[in-house]
Amino acid sequence: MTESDAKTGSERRRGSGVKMVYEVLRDEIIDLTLPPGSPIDEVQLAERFQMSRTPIREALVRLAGDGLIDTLPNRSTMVSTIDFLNLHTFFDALVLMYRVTTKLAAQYHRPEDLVTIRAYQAAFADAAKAGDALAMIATNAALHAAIAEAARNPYFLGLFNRLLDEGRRLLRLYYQSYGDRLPQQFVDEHEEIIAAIEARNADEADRLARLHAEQIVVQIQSIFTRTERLSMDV
Amino acid sequence: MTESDAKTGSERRRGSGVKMVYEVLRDEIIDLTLPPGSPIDEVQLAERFQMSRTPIREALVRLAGDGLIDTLPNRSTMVSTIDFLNLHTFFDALVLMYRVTTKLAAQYHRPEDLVTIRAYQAAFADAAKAGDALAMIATNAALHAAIAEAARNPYFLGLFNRLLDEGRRLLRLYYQSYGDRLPQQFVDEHEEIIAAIEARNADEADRLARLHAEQIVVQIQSIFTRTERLSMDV
DNA sequence: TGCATTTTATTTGTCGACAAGATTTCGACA
DNA sequence: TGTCGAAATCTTGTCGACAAATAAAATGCA
Repeated sequence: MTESDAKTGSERRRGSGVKMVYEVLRDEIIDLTLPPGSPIDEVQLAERFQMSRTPIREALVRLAGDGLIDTLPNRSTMVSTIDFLNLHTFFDALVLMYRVTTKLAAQYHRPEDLVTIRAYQAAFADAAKAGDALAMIATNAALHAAIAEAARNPYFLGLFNRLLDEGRRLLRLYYQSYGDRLPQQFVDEHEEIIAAIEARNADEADRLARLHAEQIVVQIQSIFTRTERLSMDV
Repeated sequence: MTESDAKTGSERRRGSGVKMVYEVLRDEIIDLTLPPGSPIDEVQLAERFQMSRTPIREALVRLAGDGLIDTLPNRSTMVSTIDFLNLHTFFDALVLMYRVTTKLAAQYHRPEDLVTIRAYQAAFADAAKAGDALAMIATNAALHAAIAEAARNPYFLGLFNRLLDEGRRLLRLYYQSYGDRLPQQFVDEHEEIIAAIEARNADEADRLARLHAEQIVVQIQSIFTRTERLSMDV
């Protein structure tokens, strides 16, 4: 937060400003550098990125469209809070998107998709071996996003990416508790899923994705029940 | 297009400008007043709505987020085209959202939801009886959006509303062919679905929604095969 | 001291203008 | 007459400034 993002000296290309601001803020929201509820000040961001408020505002409008920030008209704007009371709706959507993207990937994937997928799976396995929970969260999301890309359905992909972003925020909140015996199980489940996709076995891919997703949901829920006495005032 | 939307004389409230522009353009895109591929000119819109380009641009950014317009950086922006080559991805998503929102509505609806749902069903029945295809398209979307509201899942609701909007554009393209014997069948199917929701029979609601959705998809596809020799250059 | 009201200050929404990028028009030359 | 390149035009992206709406502070009054 204290360091400057200003591109001192070098001229930016026209139109790259909003994209950069959007991506930087998006990353900071997802990795909780900007925790839920953080106030978003336009002039402060304008100073930080060394540009006028106009491109800043455009980036904020896009982030609001993604549901990552909430805007109170004429009042303040802040990073979206996490609605713990309705987490089940999130889990419902997440499980279904896990299933449908995996199933469709089994049907529509192309050979080159598997290269990308396997690369993320390897990265996930490394993170699991190293016990790096933050890397596991990021690579797990990237892996499933890659599978969703192979499913070739832009509608499901859009919703799924949004859910994966929200899931990353959720897991970061409690990543301390995320290093049990389960990582190796997740690696194995990923292997099975990828094998089913490669074999173009849609039903098996669906079945495995469902088990995997429900496994993850249970894991997240157990984290919450274990830590529910801690700070829920987010 | 020729008439003016300018609120001559009356002062607009601060912040209402973007909302109004967004909603007006959204409606015009959905009902094909602005057909796919139409160029969007910011200064022209600024003149039409009697405001500066800034709020116009904000509305356009939001519309782009909804996928209703496409923006070529530093170049033109236009109403999104309809991708006929990948319609199956749209149908896949539409059927699944029909199913899941109906099923969840059976589980989570409240008594007041049924009032709204039945009101739209009555409007749909009237439109079907009158043979008003345009009204049928609009009220059918409103009915299913109301069911999705009762499902109380914001993630599914967001995707579903987007799909319903796209479906309305699709049907308007060919609404001339939409007045066969099927309307009464749709009315009956709606009745069955609503009954299943009221009975909180989730499995039956899912089954009926699936049949209903696939019925509609087949109907749309048959329209396309009948008219495929006509203008596909949209 | 406590509450209501006015005043100040902060932040957002809007505006008009300018500049960069891209398209089109025009003209030179083969 | 056709093609390439330069000038003009048009559209978008960005800027600094102003105004409205809200929040905070200060003042008056009981």
